[in-house]
Amino acid sequence: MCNISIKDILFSGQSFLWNVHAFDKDYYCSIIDSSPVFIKQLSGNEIEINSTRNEFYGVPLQEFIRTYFSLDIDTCNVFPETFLLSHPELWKLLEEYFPLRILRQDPFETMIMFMCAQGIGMHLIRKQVAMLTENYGEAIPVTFKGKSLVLHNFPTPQRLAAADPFTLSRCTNNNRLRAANIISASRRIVEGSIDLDSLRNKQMPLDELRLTLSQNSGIGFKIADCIALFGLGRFDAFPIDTHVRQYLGTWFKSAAALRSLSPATYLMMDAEARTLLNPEFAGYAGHILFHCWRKEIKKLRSF
DNA sequence: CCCCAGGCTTTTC
DNA sequence: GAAAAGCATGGG
Repeated sequence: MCNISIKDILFSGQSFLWNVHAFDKDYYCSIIDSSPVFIKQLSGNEIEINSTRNEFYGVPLQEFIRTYFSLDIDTCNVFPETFLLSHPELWKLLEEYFPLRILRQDPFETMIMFMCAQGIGMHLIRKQVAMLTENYGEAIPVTFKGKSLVLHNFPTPQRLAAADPFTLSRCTNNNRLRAANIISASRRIVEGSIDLDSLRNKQMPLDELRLTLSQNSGIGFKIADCIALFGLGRFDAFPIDTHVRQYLGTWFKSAAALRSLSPATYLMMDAEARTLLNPEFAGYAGHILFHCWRKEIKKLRSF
């Protein structure tokens, strides 16, 4: 399936819902569609999928996995051929990261996860998401490899919508505004004033999708693009955070990346990226660049 | 002590 | 309009 470790895919900062299995460190585990899924890296390029179910969301397991790991995408098309000619040295550094996969995750879970990701390190984001699931998610008893433990579903919109802001803020790094924003967005999901399924319509222009999502308090351009890329399968969405801004400046000599960050400069960098990358897969390529930048240049090993 | 972390909102010029 | 401050905590 991949020349890259499954850990790089699950822990590259696109999901905060996968964890090392509490009783067997060889397995990664997450609750998907209310059931546990276990994944183990085998020798070579093989992975072992362990689940008691043969369907998820009404889709046969193999087909679901194929979609979830975006195995339908030919990663050879992610970077344009001109990229090799214009950036040969960078291409060498990137090559081993080409097999990285973008996960097609649940849009609501993605929205809440990335609303937790504002100006703090990934370990704190992971901590917030874990606390949200433990405190507001449904308990799910799991038995695996002879061991039993209680995991938690991701909280439903209804549950988060009904939460008390101060209580919830314990799960959002004690940030009350973030807690209030998460509750507010969850309420809008319940009411139907945000319809994430309708935003899956690929006909909707990216600008319109980004503006729609960023209407919600607590969601700016960057988080809107993360929701689009990781939760709505919009591989053209290109989230620009502090790391992306850094590599745009360093690797691509972006002038906009050197200016102070604002909505205007965000859109300038977005436009620049689309001239460097295949616009259809700008975000897909962007995540490969992001992960490579963090590991190879910033030397970040633990997420 | 400082600055930086997958930013956004609010305030101030 | 753009720029700065405030939010919150952990790690280097």
